[in-house]
Order: sequence, then C-alpha cells, then structure tokens
Amino acid sequence: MTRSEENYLKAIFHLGNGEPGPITTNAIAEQMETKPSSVTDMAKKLAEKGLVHYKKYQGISLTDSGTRTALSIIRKHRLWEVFLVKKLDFTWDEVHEVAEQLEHIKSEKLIDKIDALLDFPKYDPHGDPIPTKDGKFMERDKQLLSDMPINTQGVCVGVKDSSAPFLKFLDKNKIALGNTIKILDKEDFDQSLQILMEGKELRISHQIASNLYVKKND
Amino acid sequence: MTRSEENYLKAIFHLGNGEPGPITTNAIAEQMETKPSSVTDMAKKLAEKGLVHYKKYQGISLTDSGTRTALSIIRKHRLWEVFLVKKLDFTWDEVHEVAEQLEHIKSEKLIDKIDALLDFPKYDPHGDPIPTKDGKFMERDKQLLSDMPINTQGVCVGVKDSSAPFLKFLDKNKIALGNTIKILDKEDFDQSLQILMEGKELRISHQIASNLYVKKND
DNA sequence: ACCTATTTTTAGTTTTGTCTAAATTTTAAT
DNA sequence: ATTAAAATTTAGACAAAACTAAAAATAGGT
Ligand SMILES: [Mn+2]
Ligand SMILES: [Mn+2]
Ligand SMILES: [Mn+2]
Ligand SMILES: [Mn+2]
Repeated sequence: MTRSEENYLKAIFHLGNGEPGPITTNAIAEQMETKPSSVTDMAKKLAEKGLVHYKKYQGISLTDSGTRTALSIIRKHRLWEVFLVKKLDFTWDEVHEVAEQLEHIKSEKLIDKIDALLDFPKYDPHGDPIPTKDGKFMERDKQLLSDMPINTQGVCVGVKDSSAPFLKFLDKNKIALGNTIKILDKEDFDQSLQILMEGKELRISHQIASNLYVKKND
Repeated sequence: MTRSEENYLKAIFHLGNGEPGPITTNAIAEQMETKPSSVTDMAKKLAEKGLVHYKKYQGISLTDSGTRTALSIIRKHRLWEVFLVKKLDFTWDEVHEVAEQLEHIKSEKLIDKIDALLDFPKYDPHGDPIPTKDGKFMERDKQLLSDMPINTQGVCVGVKDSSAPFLKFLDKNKIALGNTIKILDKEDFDQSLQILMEGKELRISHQIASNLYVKKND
C-alpha cells in the first residue's frame, strides 16, 4: 500500500461518510487537490486491488477491504493527533499537518503502543471518534450549534471545520471542547447567537455556530 | 528534500565517518542495497543541490550543508529509537526498522519535543551518540572488546553490529549495555574470551567480542 | 608501457504518480 | 429530441527513482 493509495482511500471514506452511494471523480479530485484525470488513474489501480468499486462514469465507492484500510489510516491519524496534544503539548491547530505524515508509518505495534500510552482515547483533539483496532467507528450523538433551538443546554464536543484559522479563532475567543454552552437568543437578521459559555455571555456568528458540534444535555 | 535523498546522505555520512576522503560509488551502492548506476544518478542530483562534492570517477563526499542534513536525519533516527524503547517498551532489536520511517517525518517542533520528553538523551539504545540540534556529534571514548588486553575492566557501552539477530543473541546471553565487564582470559586458538560480566563468568567468541564496544574504567 | 580486471558512467527502460489536452459520456435545459 | 454544458476518461507526456546492458575510465600487474 503506497502513501498515495492510502490518501485516496482516506479521502473517499471522508467524502462518502454520511452520503450513501458512489463518490464522484471531481469530488475526490477537489478533496485531494489533484486533477480528475489523476483520480481516474488511481480508481483503476485501487479497483484492480479490490479496494474500491469502480465502473466507468459511475463513480467510486470503497469495498469492505477499502473501508477497513481507510479506517486504519484514520485511526492512526487521530491517535497521533491525540499523542501530539497530550504528550507533546502541541495545540489542536498544529497537529493535523504532522499527523498527515505520521499516519503512514507502517508498524502495527507502534500504533497499538501509542494507543495504550494514551489510555485508549475515544476521540481526537477535534472531537472526532477514533476507530477501534477492528474498525468499529462510533459517531457521537451531536448536532451543529446552529441547528439547536433557543434555551437548549449542552457541551461543545467537536468542530466541523478543523482548519487552523478556525481553531485559532476559537482559542482566541476561549471556546474549547468540553465547555458548557446554553443558547440564550437567536438573531433573525443574521442568525447570530447569544450564548452562555462557561458562565460568560457572548455573541457568536452563524458562520461559527454552523461549525461547532454540541451534545445536548439529557 | 526527498526521502531517497535523505537516505543517500545518511549512507554517505556513515561510510565517511572515520575514513577521510571521498566515498566510492560501489560502497554507497552496497550500503544502500542498490546499483552503482543509481548511485551515480543520485550523486549528480545531490551535487546539483550543493549537498555533496562530486567529480566523475572521483568519488563522493558530503559538503558542509550535506553533513548538516545527514546529522539532522541521524539525530531524528536515534531520538525516535530512544522514544520507542523508553516510552513504548520496544526492544532494542525492534526499533531500527520503525526509526527508518520516523526519521523522515518533517517537523522541527516534533523532534524537539520528543527530545525534551526523553530528557535530552545523549545516546541511543545501541550506544550511538545523538547529534545535538546544531549538529554537534560526540563520539564516546570506547573500544572493541576484542581489542582490550587481559585483566582490563570496563562497561559495555555499544554495539558495532546492531542487526536484530546479534542484538537478540546478546539478550539471550544476558549481555546488555551498562553491564560491567572484566576480561579474564584470551584463548589464542580461536581468540575467544573468558569474561566476568556482572559477576558471572562466561565465554565469548571473537565474533561477538569484535562487535561489542566497551568503555575502560579509569 | 601495455594489457586486463574492476569501477564507474552512460544510454535506454520501467514504474509510480502526476499533468495537459483532446475525446467521450452523461446531464440538464430548451 | 436536440443540443449545450459539465463531468469523466483517454492519450500522450513528464519527473523521480530505480533497473540492465554497454561503454568508458581507472588501477594493478607484468
Ligand atoms: Mn487531522
Ligand atoms: Mn482530527
Ligand atoms: Mn538504527
Ligand atoms: Mn541506533
């Protein structure tokens, strides 16, 4: 399995997660920042290896084997992210780039030991679930802050956009995962929110609210 | 800097360490388990980038820039080896293969944090010195066990051959770095040694003695 | 000095992963 | 049903890193 193949599988998984049915060539090309013709080439190679289903003009989807492989890469990516934050004091906006490299290290023992060292974490620094060794993947019960009605209370559990600029913005505004949150008011005009976070009142734009995941209190 | 370029620089450094003057094409090819013609191709590319001195038929040697780069790869390799042993309970015969991959991860911050986490170790699990961030490299005062006269005492500080089979053999015979050692007798016939290690007497073949480094007690 | 064995380089190919430009298929609108 | 636009695939090219086979240079022995 080459690094490039692994990156394609991961991209296809992420694009397919949620959406059923096959993924388009163009979507993969955009995600991978490459050209559609390159995607077609790779689709053939991955199909040859039994990792994707591919019929000309019909889009691409992962086989069971492809899904397993993608999950193992994602598992490694997210475990390394946790490692960087918990053990090496990286901030959550710094880890992704390095994890993109570390996820391709080939050593079953290495990642299992990292997993144990971290005490088998369930979520990465961005709130994304870490697949188990055998590919079990549990998505947390969560919803976008922007989709929640007034007066609901909950806890921040994840980000949809995990780009460095967004994460740094959250840091600057003291918005962190684990924070308690209550929606006080919604502004009809710009859909901005008045919220109570960890006891402090603040106003949040729709742009932000639609990229923050919250778990409702039961 | 590609992975392949980094591996060539490392190989050239190791071959040149000790020997002065340029390294031959064939020596590099053998070290890298590749063909001499491939080495010639790479020599041109590295010379182009100012990393090696190369004149046709005259051999190859590292420039200052090439040496710095090689040392930074070696630093990463050895720090990762220490990490694997100290933090993840790898054995010293397992770490090299994984470190060969980890040494190519590109993140200055990552390796500095690993260095700090390990409390700035000076030597790797095989007794090899870890270059400092600024490329300082101190070889320890040591000599091969096979070169030491009868009755000298010392401490095991390194291995010359760090292949897995040799290391496993040492484990099996309870020979570890840090162990005290005293040479009791040398057999003229096969140059085997009778030694006292950590209080226990044992016999060691020349083959073994010529791959174990010892620091003489002062 | 000459010849030969060895070393090294060159020339031409291969594989992987990418690209551009052109051709083809699908889709969506009239 | 036609046709235009968009998506996708094909064909041909390229760069990196390797290889084989052949040519060239060097080194050693007489
Ligand atoms: Mn990430
Ligand atoms: Mn993440
Ligand atoms: Mn090593
Ligand atoms: Mn080592």
